[in-house]
Amino acid sequence: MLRISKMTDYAVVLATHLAVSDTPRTVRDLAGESGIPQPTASKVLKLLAKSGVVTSFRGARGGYSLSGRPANIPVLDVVCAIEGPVAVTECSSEEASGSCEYEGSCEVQANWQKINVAIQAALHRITLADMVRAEPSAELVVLSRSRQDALERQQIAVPTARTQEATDNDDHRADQRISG
Amino acid sequence: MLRISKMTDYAVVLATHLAVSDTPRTVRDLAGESGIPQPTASKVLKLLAKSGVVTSFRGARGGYSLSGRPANIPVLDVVCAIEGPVAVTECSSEEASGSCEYEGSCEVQANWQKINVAIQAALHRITLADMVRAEPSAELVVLSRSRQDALERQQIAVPTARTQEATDNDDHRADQRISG
DNA sequence: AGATACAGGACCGTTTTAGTACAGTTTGTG
DNA sequence: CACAAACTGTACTAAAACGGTCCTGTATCT
Repeated sequence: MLRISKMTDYAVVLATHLAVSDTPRTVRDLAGESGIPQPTASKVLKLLAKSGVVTSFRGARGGYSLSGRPANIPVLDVVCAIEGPVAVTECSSEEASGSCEYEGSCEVQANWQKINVAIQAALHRITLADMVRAEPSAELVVLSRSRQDALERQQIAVPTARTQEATDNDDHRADQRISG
Repeated sequence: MLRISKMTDYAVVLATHLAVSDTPRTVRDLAGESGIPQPTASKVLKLLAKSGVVTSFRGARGGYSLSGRPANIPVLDVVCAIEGPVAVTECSSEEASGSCEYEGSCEVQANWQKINVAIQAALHRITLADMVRAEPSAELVVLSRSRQDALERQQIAVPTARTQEATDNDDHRADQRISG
């Protein structure tokens, strides 16, 4: 869920590489050591520079360096640099006139903002400094609980024990694959 | 940033509609009152049923109803029902062999999980019951601060006052449009 | 039996994404 | 000064994902 684009992933990788050296690095170096194709790395770094996360130095002996201390740069900035400031739902981005006169839908839309805030807060707390120290936490399996909840819900569903054919999804989705 | 697909948006809308009535509703009804095209609504509801968020009743007088109390169904379940359990980064989904032998990248990848957990925790806290009561909170503007942080960072960047041409992005991205 | 309604795919046009390429500009160096 | 090294900006393309529709099958109620 909540797919973050590959470009954004690259951006975090590149920013992390910049975080561990204080002299400017060239695109070629960064691309080489991160395994990201050079033109693509260039594109990503250009975006990062445009939004001020990194600073660019042109000309011979130029390159990119972080615009600040890694501990002061939240991952949110990196993400926003690539994906733009668009919100989670579409109708919250434009004037949202016309299509959203269904009040039932739009009261939901108002609450998407709550979710939006929560997610962005989470991304704001984590900084690039946190990203460099790799600590593979073991409590990641928590994620897959939600699936289990769904199954437990099956038992206590509506009292009328009618068909309940939704129970047939035994484990053809056991590829939870979070532990990565 | 973090675009949630329109399908997922639909799913939350539909689930919210189901949350306010305890008798099963047909696709036609739900589609009609939510403004979602009927075939699309059907597709979404099928997915929700498959992952157990809603329960389906076939045949005449059939329909869909929530599989549990709205307060017990986190939005995370709805989102996962549509988008699947894939993680934020791509290389954390497969076995991630082969492409990820760059240790610099992969230590970052390990930390993406941290972000993943944070986001999913946020989505887990909010339930369908929260989505029903529409309370347009006014403190949403917090989001756009991150942009401002970036600008402030420009001032204190690397001490060597070289080119700093990244400062030229005055406000051609002032369309922060979060207030919705 | 017939109408109602969900299930499960197949299908298709459009948009987005990822990646590449190229011409231009800035800056250090010989 | 000329050249090379690097970034800047824009345009372009192939592939994948997304949004949406439709059709056939099956279950259930009347």
